[in-house]
Amino acid sequence: MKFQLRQLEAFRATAETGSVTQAAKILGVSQPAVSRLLADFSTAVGFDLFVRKQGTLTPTSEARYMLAEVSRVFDSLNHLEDLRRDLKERTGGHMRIACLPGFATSHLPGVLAEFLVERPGVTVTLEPDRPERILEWVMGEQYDCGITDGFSGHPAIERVDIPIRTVCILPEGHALGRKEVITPEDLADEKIVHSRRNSTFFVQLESCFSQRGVPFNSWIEVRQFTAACTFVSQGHGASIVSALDAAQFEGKGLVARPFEPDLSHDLSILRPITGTRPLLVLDFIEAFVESLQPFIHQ
Amino acid sequence: MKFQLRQLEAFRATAETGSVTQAAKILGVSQPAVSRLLADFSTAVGFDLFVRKQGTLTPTSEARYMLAEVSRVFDSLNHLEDLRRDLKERTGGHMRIACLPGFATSHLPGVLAEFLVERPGVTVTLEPDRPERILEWVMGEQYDCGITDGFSGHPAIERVDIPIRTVCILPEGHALGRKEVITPEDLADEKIVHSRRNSTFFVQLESCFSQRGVPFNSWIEVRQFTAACTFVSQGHGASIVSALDAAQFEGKGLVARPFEPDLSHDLSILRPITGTRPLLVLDFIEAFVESLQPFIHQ
DNA sequence: GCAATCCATAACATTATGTTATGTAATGTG
DNA sequence: CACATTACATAACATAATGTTATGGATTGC
Repeated sequence: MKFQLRQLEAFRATAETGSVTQAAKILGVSQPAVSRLLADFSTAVGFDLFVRKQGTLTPTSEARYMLAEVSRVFDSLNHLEDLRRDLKERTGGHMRIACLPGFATSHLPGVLAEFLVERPGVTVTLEPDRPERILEWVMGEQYDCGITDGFSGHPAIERVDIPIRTVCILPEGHALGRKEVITPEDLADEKIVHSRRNSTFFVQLESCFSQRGVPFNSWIEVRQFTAACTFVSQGHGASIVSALDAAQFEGKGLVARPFEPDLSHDLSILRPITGTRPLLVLDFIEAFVESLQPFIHQ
Repeated sequence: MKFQLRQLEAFRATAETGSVTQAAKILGVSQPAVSRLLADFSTAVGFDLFVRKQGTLTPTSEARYMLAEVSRVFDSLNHLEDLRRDLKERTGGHMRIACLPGFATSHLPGVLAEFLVERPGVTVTLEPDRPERILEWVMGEQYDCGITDGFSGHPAIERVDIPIRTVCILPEGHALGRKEVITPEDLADEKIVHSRRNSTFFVQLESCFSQRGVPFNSWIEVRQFTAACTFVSQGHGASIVSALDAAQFEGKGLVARPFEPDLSHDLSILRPITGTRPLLVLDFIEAFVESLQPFIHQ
């Protein structure tokens, strides 16, 4: 048989109150409406649910068995409503984020924690990995979004690019620390810790030096700006890194100064073109982008 | 929000097939009917459930979360339908039967077993006790029905009386075993095992003897006919018991012969006047009465 | 004995869900 | 590349479920 929710509501209210009149009040309809719903329901189930005794209705024992099961139906509907509300208010669900390794231990956790505190029903998978893997996962929709850098584009990916300011970092107490702005000329005699040679950022940086006829003293190539920061904070070399990473090391063995010319390091937030647009994930991306405002390159 | 089952059905069918047209076929309605139900549902929940891609609908991630919970709703409705069917076909439910102690170990278990084999969803509480307790429990609706004897009536109880034939039982090989019918005169020199002196049946039995001027040689008073049967089957005395109990001992150390005058022993099936009339219990009572037909006193 | 209360039913109204018809967009095929 | 086919959305109308008020019968309370 095909149940009608309204009939189940009328049945439950009547069985629990022992009164059609009370049930009508609870359901916000007239008494004859409940009477009709009950009669229709009894016909549909194929047996009596109530007997009339001393003017009022008494549930049959069959009705009592049904009531327990009907209550479970409403329990499951209540769970559905809870989920609906969580989804509508974006306070529930799961999102999978792939990011560069440095992100999993620096700026991102703080942003995520703040985001999640306001959304008790939300859970997250945060997976650090190489840019190639991030791209692969996002394209295959194994992850809802990826946070990477140096992204050159892909037809299956939609992106949000965020140009992050870069700064020159020097060991604390370094003579150049007295200058307000560092130029390539200033670094002519310094050993440079820099990102991968084939990265977009590196090409731009080296170009600055060569355009000005200043030698670029390559010392150590690193994969992550955080590694460069670690070297410099231990008193070795100089580096041009994103202000985001530098901020994590502020007051920890290094100083940061604006670098001229003013380069930006492009972060990219990736989303698959295919697949859906989970509102929750869009909310998170917005929050993440907002958290980067202090580091935005003008 | 207030869910509509039909909308949930349309949603689930569409999410599972990926097609409004397929969902319409599954639900047995036209395609625009499903389209409308989905639109109404999406408006009601407050977020998009499907996106149109390459001409067909793709569930959003919110929809996928909802689908799991909607499936649970339908699971609970399926359980409700199973219960409804069991109750309608009286193949499910629970009944509580109070009976005289002898019944719990004799005729009744066989009848119950046969009744329950055909009704896998039915469970039973079978509680043996004294007639006074049986009456009390049934009146208080702690038990659905009681099987007792010598019941003199009560305003709060409705009853079905079943007169059971009685027979004279003698140890196997007894000289009187050669007779077709036993009379009080035949028992003038026999020790009699009999029921409680204050029971209706005993009064009737003793009256038979005294009316004929035959001495009644009282030997042992017992509470249950089964106890009397046990004594006689071990070669001691004679007794007049219900044919029901005697049948259990047939070929086990005793023989049974009709007793003249023809007395009956009244069993009573009790039901509370108040409370409901569980169809299952009424079915059982009918089956039980039917099982007693071979022992009915004409 | 009458008033109040509870429930069932009738007649009519409203809303949810159904239909057919039609339009738009995307895909497949010759 | 043009046309046929398929999928989905919307309009207009029809049907069924659920709502209303009015009313009657039965029971209870004063």
